[in-house]
Amino acid sequence: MTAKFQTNSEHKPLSIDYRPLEIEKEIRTFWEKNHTLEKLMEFREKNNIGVSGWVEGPPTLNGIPHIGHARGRIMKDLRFRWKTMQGYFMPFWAGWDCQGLPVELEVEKLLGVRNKRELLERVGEERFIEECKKTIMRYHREWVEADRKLGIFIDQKKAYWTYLDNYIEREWQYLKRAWEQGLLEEGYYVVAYCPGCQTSLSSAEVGYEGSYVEVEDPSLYFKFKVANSQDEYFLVWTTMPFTVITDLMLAIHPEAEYAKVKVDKEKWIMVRQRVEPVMQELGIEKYEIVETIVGKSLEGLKYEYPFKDLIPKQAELDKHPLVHRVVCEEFVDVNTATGVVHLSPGNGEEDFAAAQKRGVPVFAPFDDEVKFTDDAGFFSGVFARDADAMVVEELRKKGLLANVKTIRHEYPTCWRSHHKLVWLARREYFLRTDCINEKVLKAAEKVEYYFEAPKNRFLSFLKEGKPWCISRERVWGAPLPIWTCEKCGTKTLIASKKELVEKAIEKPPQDFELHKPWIDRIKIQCEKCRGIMHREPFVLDTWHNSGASPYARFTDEEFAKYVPVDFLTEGIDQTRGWANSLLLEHVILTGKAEAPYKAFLFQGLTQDAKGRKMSKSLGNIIEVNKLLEKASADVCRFYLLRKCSPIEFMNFDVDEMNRRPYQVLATLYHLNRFFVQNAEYDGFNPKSHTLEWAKENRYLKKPDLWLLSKLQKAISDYTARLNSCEFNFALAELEEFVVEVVSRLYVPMIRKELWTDEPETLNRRLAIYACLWHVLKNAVLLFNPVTPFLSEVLYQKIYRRLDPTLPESVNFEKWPEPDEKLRDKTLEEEFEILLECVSLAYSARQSARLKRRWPLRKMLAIAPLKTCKALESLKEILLELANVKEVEYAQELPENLKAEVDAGRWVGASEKGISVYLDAYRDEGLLGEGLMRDIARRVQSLRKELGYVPTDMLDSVHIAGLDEENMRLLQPYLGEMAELVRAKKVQLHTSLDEVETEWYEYPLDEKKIHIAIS
RNA sequence: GGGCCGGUAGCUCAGCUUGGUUGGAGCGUUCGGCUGAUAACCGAAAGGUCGCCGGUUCAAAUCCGGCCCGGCCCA
Repeated sequence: MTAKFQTNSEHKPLSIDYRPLEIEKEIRTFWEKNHTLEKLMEFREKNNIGVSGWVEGPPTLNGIPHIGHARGRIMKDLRFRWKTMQGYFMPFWAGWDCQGLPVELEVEKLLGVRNKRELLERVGEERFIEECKKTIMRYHREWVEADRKLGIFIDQKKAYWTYLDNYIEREWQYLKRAWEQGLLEEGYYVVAYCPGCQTSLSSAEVGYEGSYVEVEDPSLYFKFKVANSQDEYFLVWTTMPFTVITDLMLAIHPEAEYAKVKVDKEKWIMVRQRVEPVMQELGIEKYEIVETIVGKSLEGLKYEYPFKDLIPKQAELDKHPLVHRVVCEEFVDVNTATGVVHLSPGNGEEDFAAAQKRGVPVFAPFDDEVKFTDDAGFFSGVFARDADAMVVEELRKKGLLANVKTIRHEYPTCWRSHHKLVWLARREYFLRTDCINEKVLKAAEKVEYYFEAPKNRFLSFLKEGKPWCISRERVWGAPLPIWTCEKCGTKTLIASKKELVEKAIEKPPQDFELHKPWIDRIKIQCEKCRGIMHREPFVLDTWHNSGASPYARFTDEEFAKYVPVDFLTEGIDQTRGWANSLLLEHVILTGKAEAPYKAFLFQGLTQDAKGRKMSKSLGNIIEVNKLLEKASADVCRFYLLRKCSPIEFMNFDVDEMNRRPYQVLATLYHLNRFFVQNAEYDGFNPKSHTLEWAKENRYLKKPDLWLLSKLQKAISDYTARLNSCEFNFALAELEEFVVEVVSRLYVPMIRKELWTDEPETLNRRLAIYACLWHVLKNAVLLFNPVTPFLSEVLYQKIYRRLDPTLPESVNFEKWPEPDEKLRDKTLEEEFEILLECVSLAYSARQSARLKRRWPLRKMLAIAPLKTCKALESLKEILLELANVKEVEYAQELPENLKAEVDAGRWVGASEKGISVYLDAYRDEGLLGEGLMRDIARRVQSLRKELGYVPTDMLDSVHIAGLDEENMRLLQPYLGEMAELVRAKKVQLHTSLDEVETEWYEYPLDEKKIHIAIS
């Protein structure tokens, strides 16, 4: 048998132990050499039962793939292999996100520049872009290698790249549609801005670790006089006095109770519940609440803006009917400060939104260095934060200052230059997604999310319905294709390279591409006034870039076929990212209330073993490529999917991975080896010894029928769990089937039948192989989406070798479907009872220290009639597993036995209404047989140790060291023992000198025996 | 500060929707057993204030309210 293995083929035989790393290396080569993926794609494109649309959520090429990425990619690959086996064609093609701030920052670090200005001066746009391209290519190699190691069957050759001209052109089609619908417009937007780096920061950057630090700021209480009043004032608090310069409104909470507090001759208005603490803070002891009113009633009240004399522009704005008035806003926090909030739409996001909502203009007189412009009058030329002191002084002069101190508080700073950030409104371009919010929501509600929590999170985020600022003042990005006339201000949108070249005043050079700086050099002529039009210098938000993938990565024909795609999955962090941008852009493009995906699974993020976020500073990032140099991809895949629900945060622990998950896969491996070793020895032929053959000839027995029934259940439960994305439960089902049902229960039931060469029982053995072939092959198929390497190696080296007519890779196989004809629930219930009973027998043996391999005379099962009948129907297996000679049943313990039980003659155990008693008395026959099996076990162990394979026939087995009594007991069983240990004869010796051989010593029940083999 | 998610054995997780006999599984530990497919497996033991407090109820891990801790997102 072993010889047959070795001479068979170019491939190595299955090793005795499960060595996943070797298997995976071999299978990777096998797939590459045979072009398995290409053939599979081609095959399914032509032969399918439908398409399952899909588009890759492109990883940003600014970092090395870590275990969290692996988790997501494994879920995608699971989907692909599973759907492919079900007969669908899925365009599982790669894609890469290449542009945007993350890539720029990576390159800036590499080039050692500190900010944008330095970058442009020292490096220049052209060289910078070359470096960006080099960088993404460097990371790309890492990602492809990680995919290869993980066994991700994604088509790398059909990958899309978000920076290529053809992609950008198709992305522009979204903007064109928005432009046509009036959804794309210029406007102001409040961004976090770093005065040092002179660039806006993404919200992600603001949230970076360590960006919030404790800083000192003024804590200023001041007064705004109510217009046309004698002595009424609003009391306001701020930590950023400079924002008084851009103040346009006061906000109060509509439902809260406000108080007019008499302080000296003045009345101060503030929220009722804060009167005492604020007065205490201001050190005012003499005050009196003279009136209380609900917030709402203050709405529309005009207040006197104090700096009209210093800032002419503010005096002008003051004439606006809505400026310098009180508004109601839910966001006002009545638990801090005075419950009266001054609003500067030019310096705050909520302030800005409040202004937008009401059509109040925005006053943001800042230049790129965050110095006030001439519009700020008296404050012109002063850096914003330096104006704080001036504002305080001016307020003091006007008698409006109530109190000023300094406080220490947490405030966001730039993660690179550590400057305090400033929020300010800048000129940007928007997609007016707020105008299509209803459609967007309707579209989002139709999507399947599998789990409630991420669904609610996504929907509640979408409900905010904010306009989407898509412009960025950066370099490496898809350019905004809008040109503005320098003379008349007309804007035009150009949505293709061809059109652009046609309209260019000067034709661009050969190497022209749709990026800065080249595209900025193209000027076109204004159709209205013949003036020169310049491109708006912005690039697009990188989320717009990747959100365009459903249209941009396909051709028109493919787009029609695959979009909306069936299924997507990305990390929960994509709620505001890709999931959102895909949806918004698709609704804009199609004008329909339709998402570009029918289902979206949000994954939880992956943390380290201690539950900490993986970060560079902690140094706890687990890189896929490094991990898989020493760890198995199959084990890793199984672990990532098995450990917890896909939506949960997962703590990844390498040690944990190498324990249970390894064992489960090892069990599957060894079961298959066990099967093929025995089957080949008996000349099993899967073509003729089929399940049908076995059934027709009635060779199948109850354990086989039970196993087949359990398989049907496993197939349907597993598939149902995959359908609902409960991968962890799916694999728990599969694990239980392999480890419990097949390995622990079925194999022991049939092992004895296989442990013989007798020709008259050959057909029965072949029937068992037919059953195992069917069950294990199905298990291999079910495992394929999770452990593709293991499934492929078993498929090739067992199933395809025994049946060369099988398809060339396991991936071409059909997904198993449950066969109701093979399901027998009654039989499953009977086995439940049987197994419970056997387990009780083991428990009883334990208490009387009766080894399991010692046969006993009788078992007595006390249970309800129905249970007894079930046991009787499985009597043969019961006797075998319990290792007893006979069994009797009763509903109650017979009177005459009670005394014997008390005397210890019978030992018992009971649970779930079943009691099992075993006759503990062993006569000479039982003692002898037990002894024989004790010794046989040690002989088997020695055989293995000495390197004999199971089928080798030994000449002679020698046993020495037994006392006379034991030799007498053992004598009648020597023949049976010879058969059991595959020896021609077994000889007993009284002394070691009787035969010239190498003796091995074994302990046996406090004594020693000696065994030799020849 | 707001929203969402989580807190059950040493570890990893079920159970909670629909309250009900002593709250489960796997891993780990200890003792014993079994094993010619298996780095497996079986039996037993140790190990739990089911985050805390209160409420509803004959009865709460489960339903309700409040609080504490951790995580994420948003301010």
